Amino acid sequence: MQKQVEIGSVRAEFIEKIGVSAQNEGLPRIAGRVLGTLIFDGKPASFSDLAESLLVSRGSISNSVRLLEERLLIKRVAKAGDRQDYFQLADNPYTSMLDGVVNRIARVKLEIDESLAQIPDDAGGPRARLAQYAGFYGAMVTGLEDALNNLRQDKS
Amino acid sequence: MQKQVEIGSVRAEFIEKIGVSAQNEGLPRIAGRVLGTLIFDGKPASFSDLAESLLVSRGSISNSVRLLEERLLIKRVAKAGDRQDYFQLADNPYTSMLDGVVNRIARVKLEIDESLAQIPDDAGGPRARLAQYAGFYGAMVTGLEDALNNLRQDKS
DNA sequence: AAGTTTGTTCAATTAAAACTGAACAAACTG
DNA sequence: CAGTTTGTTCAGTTTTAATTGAACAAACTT
Repeated sequence: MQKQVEIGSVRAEFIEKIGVSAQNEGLPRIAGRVLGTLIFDGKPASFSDLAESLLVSRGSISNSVRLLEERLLIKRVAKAGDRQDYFQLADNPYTSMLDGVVNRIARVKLEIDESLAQIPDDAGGPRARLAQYAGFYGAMVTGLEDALNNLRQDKS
Repeated sequence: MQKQVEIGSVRAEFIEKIGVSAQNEGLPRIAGRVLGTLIFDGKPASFSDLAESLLVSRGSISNSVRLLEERLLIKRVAKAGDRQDYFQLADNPYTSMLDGVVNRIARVKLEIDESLAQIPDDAGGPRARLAQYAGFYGAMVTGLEDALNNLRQDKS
């Protein structure tokens, strides 16, 4: 009562899903599709494989892999006898991913803290409200840092 | 050695910051600025106050407050003797905000789980990798749910 | 060295999202 | 009731982001 589905279509759907969800993380859709491909296939994919299988320009692949490398989600590897670049998931991609999420939120918190620090002493109302707002971001950071520690233990 | 800053400029900067950070949360910038205004000022603002002080059209305000109301971040209140709508922060805005974040992530996890369930039995590699990826989303959800519970205790 | 292949860059294009403002309906006012 | 104010809607515009593809440099191949 499952299983009449062939793997190719599951793969295609998965890749598209990751493409969409990447947009939530501030990555272009194509970068998400590259990541989805590498997760699903689990083996190095060449630069032109990616361009062809995703039906996008080489420029887009170049841009996407740059973004994914910067975030330490994928790494570039060499393949003997082929001078193309190959790409595969980085070593602890999910740790890096979560790290990125935490940093993004922490940065917002810092900005709020900055505003907070600039509020004149006599403006108690705004100060209290911004402090509460900053506290909210702090709670998110703490929760995600806990998740990050858990993740680090099983080396994801 | 702080404090040579006047409150108006701190306010303006804060509002713009929230406007920018709103884009991370899938809200349009103007909605973020509305939220920032309500957080900073801490008192009900009228519909046209918002349009004028943010220098945007009434259509934009209408759209923004709708989005913010849907997410339970702000509420519409009446003011005696004025037939305009007024808006102020909802009761536990940060709890709602975090709830929204958790749900968004949980929804992605569900999509991955769906793909996972459709993978044929013989495809052990993809299954394991998708499971790990789903686990990563699960860890985020758990971490944020903890944060949510903490937040609920001090009623933010 | 001449010719390929490869990946990057960036100007131009396309696509997506945000925003405006005029038209409208509903609720009010005198 | 005629006129006003108020908030919503949505078609059109503007703005922003993503994507393409041609030009290029670097590394390889014969």
